[in-house]
Amino acid sequence: MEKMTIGKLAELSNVNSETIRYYHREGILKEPAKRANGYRYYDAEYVTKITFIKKAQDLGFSLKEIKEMLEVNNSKKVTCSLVKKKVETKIAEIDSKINDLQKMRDTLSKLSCACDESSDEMKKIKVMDCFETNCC
Amino acid sequence: MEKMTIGKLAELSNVNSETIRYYHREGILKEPAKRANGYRYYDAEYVTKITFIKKAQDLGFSLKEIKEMLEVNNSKKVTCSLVKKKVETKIAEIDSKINDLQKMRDTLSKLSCACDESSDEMKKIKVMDCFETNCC
DNA sequence: ATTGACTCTGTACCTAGGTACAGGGTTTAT
DNA sequence: ATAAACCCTGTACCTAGGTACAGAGTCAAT
Repeated sequence: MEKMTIGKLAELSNVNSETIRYYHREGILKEPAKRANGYRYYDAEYVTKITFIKKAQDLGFSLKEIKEMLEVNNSKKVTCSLVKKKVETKIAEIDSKINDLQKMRDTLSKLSCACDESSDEMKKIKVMDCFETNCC
Repeated sequence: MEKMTIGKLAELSNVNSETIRYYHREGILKEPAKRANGYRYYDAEYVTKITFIKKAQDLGFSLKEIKEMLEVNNSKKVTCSLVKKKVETKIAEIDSKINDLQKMRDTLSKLSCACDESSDEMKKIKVMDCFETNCC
């Protein structure tokens, strides 16, 4: 299995090398084994991990939350029922986010359509109203 | 129409009054008309706006992006075709986020199921793999 | 065997998004 | 009419998440 240095990993993951070192310091990414020269050498799995971190951040999760998600797989001492509980909680959060994104999407989509009709129609659709319960 | 002071607005919106003043400074929320005493008085629409800001932040949008989304409704000088273009771009971003959240959800869901079977099954499902193309 | 491009650790610095006063005025309840 | 609980502006401070050196070692190509 081919191993790479931090610079290569950074390039493949589209992040700064300093960011990777920062993740090590914060315990978000575990340090890979170092060779005699003191250099870190990474396998391809690290690209997957960093990609996950970056995507999760873009979805509004904090590094603390991301760390916890990654730990679901790592820690040996966690019981199955605990994993299940954490995972179910996270799924509920994700569903809520999907729901909110869907509402934003619907509102923007309506705005785009109203745009074809008249500026009067457009005025009726306000982006900020997308989370209104708006019950009749 | 009943107007409220900043403290009441903060309470109803679940944010700090200082946060609201910060949004004014940053131009994310426009200043309401002030009365003779110098106090800001807000109508209920501001609760909707702040709710939008907070939800959008939780979905991974920056204040800069949120400001732009809110401006789609506000600026008079923006043409319909420009609105359409901006809105369509935003919809594409939202779709991408929904897609990614769905992938995370699926992976977590599989992990939860594997949990019922065996710890061998569990080892196969890694949270971080959720964005892998994983083509057969 | 030397130059350029890497790597290391450690520390300092930066931006975004707030949060917390200080020093002063206003409002409301007693 | 006075205290508690607000509001104002302005400025300082804080946390999260990086980013950028400095000073020193390493590696790869010439």
